[in-house]
Amino acid sequence: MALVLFLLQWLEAHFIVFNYRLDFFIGSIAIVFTVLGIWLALKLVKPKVETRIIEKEIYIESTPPTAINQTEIANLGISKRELDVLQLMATGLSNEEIAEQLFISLNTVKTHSSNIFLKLEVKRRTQAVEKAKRLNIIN
Amino acid sequence: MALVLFLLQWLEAHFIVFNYRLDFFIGSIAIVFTVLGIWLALKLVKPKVETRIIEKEIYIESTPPTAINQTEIANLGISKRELDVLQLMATGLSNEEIAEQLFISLNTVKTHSSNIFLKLEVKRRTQAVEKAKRLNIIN
DNA sequence: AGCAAAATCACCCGAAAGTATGAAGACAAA
DNA sequence: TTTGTCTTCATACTTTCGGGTGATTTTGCT
Repeated sequence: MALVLFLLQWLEAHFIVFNYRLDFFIGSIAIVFTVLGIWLALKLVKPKVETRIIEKEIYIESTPPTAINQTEIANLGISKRELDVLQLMATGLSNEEIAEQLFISLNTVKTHSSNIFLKLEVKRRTQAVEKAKRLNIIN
Repeated sequence: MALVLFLLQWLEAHFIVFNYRLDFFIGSIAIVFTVLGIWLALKLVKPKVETRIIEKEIYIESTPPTAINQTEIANLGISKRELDVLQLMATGLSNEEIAEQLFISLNTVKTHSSNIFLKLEVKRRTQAVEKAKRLNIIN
């Protein structure tokens, strides 16, 4: 602002020189301040950012020698007992049968399977088994 | 530009009125064109494009080229439609969702799955999927 | 055309699965 | 010791599955 005021003073002081060329003078003012405006805008306004999201498809071959993916299990936060249930689930056993196998109650199996579904982000046991096999959580 | 020139003409035509207030006049010009500059900058500057690449993992069924066992399907007497249901069942869909996929009613899906269980000699859908995959009826 | 298998759908009912919530003991880590 | 996770179990409720039965329509084949 101080700079601008000084500039105005200077321009006025030299006005007589340019008096016979008022058009040119005003045009200069206009151009100078247009440039100033542009500069201000560019300098002070946050740059527009247009985010363009590109999904890059990465094909992952599930390891042929079907090694159980311990990392994935840890990532998903699946506990030992939940893994037990998941394993039996994959063989097609009912919750009741799983309970008998593991010597725990039906309710406990239900709790475990609910937690499994949450962690695997699925809705049904069939999906859980499908995803678990795909991720090599079970074999 | 034409607009700007016209504006200048108009301003000059009214110059006498503002003559005794040159400071004010110049200041006005300055402000107007500063604003014009700002507007131009905001309007014309291309937004920065920020490209964000998101890696989307796609898992590939790396199961060896196990050919689907048509003989087994025939032996078990599984029909085309039943195979359709079985296939969708293996992806973890509910009967309701299968019905939507195949444009048939829920009851029909139930009938098909019941028949599948009979022919595969299993009690549950999870077992059906497990056995079907084992027999290479589906992939 | 006529028959048989396949496909479609409906209704009922019980079983199984799944959700929500709460709670208590075990055990390891902070 | 406290904190947090895991495991266990329960109760109540909703949803989905599966079995049984019967019926109509389509379709393929002779």
